[in-house]
Amino acid sequence: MQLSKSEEELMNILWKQKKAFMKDLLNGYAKPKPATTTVATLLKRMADKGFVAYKSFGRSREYYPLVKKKDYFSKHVNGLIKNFFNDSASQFASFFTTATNLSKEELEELKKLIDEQIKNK
Amino acid sequence: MQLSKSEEELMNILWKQKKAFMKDLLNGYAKPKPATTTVATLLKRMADKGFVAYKSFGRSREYYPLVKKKDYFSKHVNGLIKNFFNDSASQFASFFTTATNLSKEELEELKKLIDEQIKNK
DNA sequence: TTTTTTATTCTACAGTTGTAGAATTTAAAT
DNA sequence: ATTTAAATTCTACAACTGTAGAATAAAAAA
Repeated sequence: MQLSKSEEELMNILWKQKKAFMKDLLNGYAKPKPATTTVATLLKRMADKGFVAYKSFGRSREYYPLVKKKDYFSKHVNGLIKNFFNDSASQFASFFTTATNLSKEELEELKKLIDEQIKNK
Repeated sequence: MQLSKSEEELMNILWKQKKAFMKDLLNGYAKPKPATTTVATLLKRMADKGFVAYKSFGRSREYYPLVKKKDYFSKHVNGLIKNFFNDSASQFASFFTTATNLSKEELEELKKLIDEQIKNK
Protein backbone atom coordinates (compact mmCIF):
# COMPACT_ATOMS: atom_id res chain seq x y z
CA MET A 1 0.00 0.00 0.00
CA GLN A 2 1.05 3.51 -0.81
CA LEU A 3 1.61 6.46 1.43
CA SER A 4 -0.82 9.33 1.19
CA LYS A 5 0.23 12.91 0.58
CA SER A 6 0.55 13.94 4.19
CA GLU A 7 2.14 10.67 5.12
CA GLU A 8 4.72 11.32 2.45
CA GLU A 9 5.41 14.70 3.89
CA LEU A 10 6.06 13.20 7.26
CA MET A 11 8.11 10.41 5.76
CA ASN A 12 10.29 12.98 4.14
CA ILE A 13 10.96 14.62 7.46
CA LEU A 14 11.86 11.29 8.90
CA TRP A 15 14.19 10.50 6.02
CA LYS A 16 16.03 13.71 6.63
CA GLN A 17 16.40 13.04 10.33
CA LYS A 18 17.13 9.35 9.86
CA LYS A 19 15.54 8.65 13.22
CA ALA A 20 13.48 10.87 15.40
CA PHE A 21 11.25 11.25 18.38
CA MET A 22 7.84 12.82 18.15
CA LYS A 23 9.22 16.15 19.17
CA ASP A 24 11.85 16.08 16.42
CA LEU A 25 9.26 15.27 13.82
CA LEU A 26 7.01 18.08 14.94
CA ASN A 27 9.99 20.31 14.70
CA GLY A 28 10.54 19.26 11.13
CA TYR A 29 7.24 20.83 10.11
CA ALA A 30 7.06 24.42 9.01
CA LYS A 31 4.67 27.27 9.82
CA PRO A 32 1.36 25.85 10.95
CA LYS A 33 2.56 22.70 12.62
CA PRO A 34 -0.03 19.95 12.86
CA ALA A 35 -1.32 18.75 16.20
CA THR A 36 0.71 16.11 17.95
CA THR A 37 -2.18 13.74 17.68
CA THR A 38 -2.31 14.23 13.96
CA VAL A 39 1.29 13.22 13.59
CA ALA A 40 0.72 10.30 15.93
CA THR A 41 -2.15 9.12 13.77
CA LEU A 42 -0.04 9.36 10.67
CA LEU A 43 2.80 7.48 12.29
CA LYS A 44 0.51 4.70 13.34
CA ARG A 45 -0.88 4.40 9.84
CA MET A 46 2.58 4.47 8.36
CA ALA A 47 3.68 1.75 10.74
CA ASP A 48 0.65 -0.32 9.76
CA LYS A 49 1.61 0.11 6.14
CA GLY A 50 5.13 -1.03 6.91
CA PHE A 51 6.97 2.18 6.18
CA VAL A 52 8.23 3.02 9.64
CA ALA A 53 9.11 1.24 12.86
CA TYR A 54 10.35 2.41 16.22
CA LYS A 55 12.35 1.61 19.29
CA SER A 56 10.59 2.29 22.56
CA PHE A 57 12.32 4.33 25.19
CA GLY A 58 10.15 4.24 28.21
CA ARG A 59 7.05 6.11 27.32
CA SER A 60 8.15 7.51 23.99
CA ARG A 61 9.55 6.11 20.79
CA GLU A 62 12.30 6.69 18.37
CA TYR A 63 10.92 6.27 14.89
CA TYR A 64 12.90 5.25 11.87
CA PRO A 65 12.12 4.53 8.22
CA LEU A 66 11.84 0.98 6.94
CA VAL A 67 12.15 1.96 3.31
CA LYS A 68 14.90 3.92 1.69
CA LYS A 69 13.96 7.15 0.07
CA LYS A 70 15.56 6.06 -3.13
CA ASP A 71 13.56 2.86 -3.31
CA TYR A 72 10.34 4.57 -2.46
CA PHE A 73 11.03 7.25 -4.94
CA SER A 74 11.91 5.06 -7.86
CA LYS A 75 8.75 3.04 -7.41
CA HIS A 76 6.92 6.31 -7.32
CA VAL A 77 8.42 7.59 -10.52
CA ASN A 78 7.92 4.29 -12.21
CA GLY A 79 4.24 4.60 -11.48
CA LEU A 80 4.26 8.03 -13.02
CA ILE A 81 6.07 6.74 -16.05
CA LYS A 82 3.76 3.81 -16.47
CA ASN A 83 0.70 5.92 -16.08
CA PHE A 84 1.66 8.81 -18.26
CA PHE A 85 4.27 7.68 -20.70
CA ASN A 86 3.34 4.25 -21.86
CA ASP A 87 6.01 2.78 -19.69
CA SER A 88 8.75 4.59 -21.52
CA ALA A 89 11.32 6.11 -19.21
CA SER A 90 13.06 7.92 -22.03
CA GLN A 91 9.80 9.47 -23.11
CA PHE A 92 9.38 10.65 -19.58
CA ALA A 93 12.91 11.98 -19.45
CA SER A 94 12.53 14.06 -22.53
CA PHE A 95 9.23 15.31 -21.28
CA PHE A 96 10.85 16.16 -18.03
CA THR A 97 13.66 18.19 -19.46
CA THR A 98 11.26 20.33 -21.42
CA ALA A 99 8.59 20.56 -18.77
CA THR A 100 10.76 21.70 -15.90
CA ASN A 101 12.75 24.81 -15.98
CA LEU A 102 16.34 23.84 -15.43
CA SER A 103 18.95 26.53 -15.73
CA LYS A 104 21.84 26.20 -18.12
CA GLU A 105 24.12 25.24 -15.26
CA GLU A 106 21.75 22.61 -14.02
CA LEU A 107 21.47 21.20 -17.49
CA GLU A 108 25.23 21.01 -17.83
CA GLU A 109 25.36 19.29 -14.50
CA LEU A 110 22.75 16.83 -15.57
CA LYS A 111 24.58 16.14 -18.80
CA LYS A 112 27.70 15.33 -16.87
CA LEU A 113 25.74 12.92 -14.74
CA ILE A 114 24.34 11.20 -17.75
CA ASP A 115 27.80 10.79 -19.16
CA GLU A 116 28.83 9.04 -15.98
CA GLN A 117 25.88 6.75 -16.37
CA ILE A 118 26.74 5.97 -19.93
CA LYS A 119 30.30 5.08 -19.00
CA ASN A 120 29.01 2.66 -16.41
CA LYS A 121 27.05 0.68 -18.97
CA MET B 1 -8.22 20.07 -6.77
CA GLN B 2 -6.18 17.15 -7.94
CA LEU B 3 -7.17 14.09 -9.87
CA SER B 4 -7.13 10.79 -8.08
CA LYS B 5 -5.25 7.77 -9.34
CA SER B 6 -8.03 6.23 -11.33
CA GLU B 7 -9.13 9.60 -12.62
CA GLU B 8 -5.60 10.12 -13.88
CA GLU B 9 -5.71 6.83 -15.63
CA LEU B 10 -8.86 7.82 -17.43
CA MET B 11 -7.51 11.25 -18.15
CA ASN B 12 -4.57 9.68 -19.82
CA ILE B 13 -6.81 7.68 -22.10
CA LEU B 14 -8.64 10.84 -23.00
CA TRP B 15 -5.45 12.70 -23.71
CA LYS B 16 -4.43 9.97 -26.12
CA GLN B 17 -7.74 10.07 -27.93
CA LYS B 18 -8.03 13.86 -27.79
CA LYS B 19 -11.79 13.52 -27.68
CA ALA B 20 -13.89 10.49 -27.14
CA PHE B 21 -17.28 9.00 -26.49
CA MET B 22 -17.92 6.68 -23.61
CA LYS B 23 -17.41 3.69 -25.83
CA ASP B 24 -14.02 4.94 -26.96
CA LEU B 25 -12.90 5.50 -23.42
CA LEU B 26 -13.98 2.05 -22.35
CA ASN B 27 -12.05 0.76 -25.27
CA GLY B 28 -8.97 2.51 -24.04
CA TYR B 29 -8.88 0.34 -20.94
CA ALA B 30 -7.01 -2.92 -20.89
CA LYS B 31 -7.90 -6.39 -19.64
CA PRO B 32 -10.48 -6.05 -16.88
CA LYS B 33 -12.38 -3.07 -18.15
CA PRO B 34 -14.28 -1.18 -15.50
CA ALA B 35 -18.06 -0.98 -15.57
CA THR B 36 -19.54 1.74 -17.71
CA THR B 37 -21.06 3.30 -14.64
CA THR B 38 -17.65 3.46 -13.02
CA VAL B 39 -16.25 5.42 -15.92
CA ALA B 40 -19.33 7.61 -15.93
CA THR B 41 -18.82 8.41 -12.26
CA LEU B 42 -15.20 9.26 -12.84
CA LEU B 43 -16.09 11.49 -15.76
CA LYS B 44 -18.64 13.35 -13.72
CA ARG B 45 -16.15 13.91 -10.93
CA MET B 46 -13.50 15.00 -13.38
CA ALA B 47 -15.92 17.44 -14.93
CA ASP B 48 -16.74 18.81 -11.48
CA LYS B 49 -13.05 19.28 -10.87
CA GLY B 50 -12.73 21.13 -14.13
CA PHE B 51 -10.53 18.69 -15.98
CA VAL B 52 -12.90 17.61 -18.71
CA ALA B 53 -15.88 18.94 -20.58
CA TYR B 54 -18.07 17.56 -23.33
CA LYS B 55 -20.24 18.28 -26.29
CA SER B 56 -23.62 16.60 -26.25
CA PHE B 57 -24.75 14.65 -29.25
CA GLY B 58 -28.30 13.64 -28.59
CA ARG B 59 -28.17 11.20 -25.80
CA SER B 60 -24.42 10.78 -25.55
CA ARG B 61 -21.43 13.04 -25.20
CA GLU B 62 -18.10 13.62 -26.68
CA TYR B 63 -15.64 14.29 -23.89
CA TYR B 64 -12.50 16.29 -24.20
CA PRO B 65 -9.75 17.43 -21.81
CA LEU B 66 -9.68 20.96 -20.44
CA VAL B 67 -6.08 20.75 -19.33
CA LYS B 68 -3.09 19.89 -21.41
CA LYS B 69 -1.14 16.86 -20.42
CA LYS B 70 2.01 18.88 -20.34
CA ASP B 71 0.57 21.42 -17.94
CA TYR B 72 -0.91 18.83 -15.71
CA PHE B 73 2.25 16.88 -15.74
CA SER B 74 4.61 19.68 -14.91
CA LYS B 75 2.50 20.72 -11.97
CA HIS B 76 2.58 17.13 -10.91
CA VAL B 77 6.32 16.81 -11.13
CA ASN B 78 6.83 20.10 -9.41
CA GLY B 79 4.87 18.74 -6.49
CA LEU B 80 7.12 15.76 -6.45
CA ILE B 81 10.17 17.92 -6.59
CA LYS B 82 8.96 20.19 -3.85
CA ASN B 83 8.02 17.34 -1.63
CA PHE B 84 11.06 15.20 -2.05
CA PHE B 85 13.90 17.35 -3.17
CA ASN B 86 13.72 20.56 -1.30
CA ASP B 87 12.47 22.28 -4.37
CA SER B 88 15.55 21.53 -6.37
CA ALA B 89 14.84 20.33 -9.88
CA SER B 90 18.43 19.47 -10.58
CA GLN B 91 18.59 17.36 -7.47
CA PHE B 92 15.56 15.60 -8.73
CA ALA B 93 17.07 15.17 -12.15
CA SER B 94 20.20 13.53 -10.87
CA PHE B 95 18.15 11.37 -8.62
CA PHE B 96 16.05 10.41 -11.55
CA THR B 97 18.85 9.35 -13.83
CA THR B 98 20.25 7.04 -11.21
CA ALA B 99 16.92 5.75 -9.95
CA THR B 100 15.44 4.71 -13.25
CA ASN B 101 16.99 2.19 -15.51
CA LEU B 102 17.58 3.87 -18.80
CA SER B 103 19.43 1.94 -21.45
CA LYS B 104 22.56 3.29 -23.02
CA GLU B 105 20.62 4.31 -26.08
CA GLU B 106 18.02 6.11 -24.05
CA LEU B 107 20.69 7.92 -22.15
CA GLU B 108 22.35 9.03 -25.37
CA GLU B 109 19.01 10.19 -26.59
CA LEU B 110 18.42 12.13 -23.42
CA LYS B 111 21.83 13.70 -23.63
CA LYS B 112 21.07 14.89 -27.10
CA LEU B 113 17.88 16.45 -25.85
CA ILE B 114 19.64 18.23 -23.09
CA ASP B 115 22.11 19.64 -25.56
CA GLU B 116 19.23 21.08 -27.51
CA GLN B 117 17.94 22.65 -24.38
CA ILE B 118 21.26 24.14 -23.55
CA LYS B 119 21.55 25.67 -27.01
CA ASN B 120 18.17 27.29 -26.53
CA LYS B 121 19.26 29.11 -23.41
C1' DT C 1 -42.20 -1.55 -34.03
C1' DT C 2 -40.30 -4.51 -30.60
C1' DT C 3 -35.92 -5.80 -28.79
C1' DT C 4 -31.35 -4.91 -27.64
C1' DT C 5 -27.59 -2.15 -26.68
C1' DT C 6 -25.49 1.78 -24.70
C1' DA C 7 -24.96 6.18 -22.11
C1' DT C 8 -26.48 8.73 -18.20
C1' DT C 9 -28.12 9.66 -13.57
C1' DC C 10 -28.98 8.17 -8.86
C1' DT C 11 -27.86 5.81 -5.12
C1' DA C 12 -24.76 3.21 -2.23
C1' DC C 13 -21.20 1.67 0.40
C1' DA C 14 -16.84 0.48 2.31
C1' DG C 15 -12.06 2.09 2.50
C1' DT C 16 -8.74 5.98 2.78
C1' DT C 17 -7.32 10.47 4.25
C1' DG C 18 -6.77 14.80 6.91
C1' DT C 19 -7.35 16.47 11.23
C1' DA C 20 -7.66 16.60 15.87
C1' DG C 21 -10.13 16.55 20.76
C1' DA C 22 -10.45 13.66 25.16
C1' DA C 23 -8.45 10.76 28.14
C1' DT C 24 -4.48 8.69 29.87
C1' DT C 25 0.18 7.94 31.06
C1' DT C 26 4.60 8.95 32.25
C1' DA C 27 8.79 11.53 32.38
C1' DA C 28 10.54 15.84 33.74
C1' DA C 29 10.53 20.02 36.35
C1' DT C 30 9.79 22.41 40.59
C1' DA D 1 5.73 14.66 46.09
C1' DT D 2 3.01 17.75 43.03
C1' DT D 3 2.50 19.95 39.02
C1' DT D 4 3.42 20.24 34.32
C1' DA D 5 4.72 19.01 29.80
C1' DA D 6 4.92 15.53 26.29
C1' DA D 7 3.66 11.17 23.92
C1' DT D 8 0.30 7.69 23.05
C1' DT D 9 -4.24 5.58 22.36
C1' DC D 10 -9.11 6.03 21.34
C1' DT D 11 -12.62 7.97 19.14
C1' DA D 12 -14.66 10.80 15.57
C1' DC D 13 -16.02 12.64 11.45
C1' DA D 14 -16.39 14.74 7.04
C1' DA D 15 -14.34 14.55 2.43
C1' DC D 16 -12.58 11.90 -1.13
C1' DT D 17 -12.04 7.33 -3.71
C1' DG D 18 -12.99 3.05 -6.13
C1' DT D 19 -16.48 0.57 -7.75
C1' DA D 20 -20.70 -0.53 -9.47
C1' DG D 21 -26.02 -1.96 -9.36
C1' DA D 22 -30.82 -0.15 -10.49
C1' DA D 23 -33.47 2.60 -13.10
C1' DT D 24 -34.05 5.16 -17.12
C1' DA D 25 -33.79 6.86 -21.66
C1' DA D 26 -32.71 6.88 -26.17
C1' DA D 27 -30.50 5.06 -30.23
C1' DA D 28 -29.62 1.17 -33.06
C1' DA D 29 -30.65 -3.32 -34.67
C1' DA D 30 -33.76 -6.83 -35.94
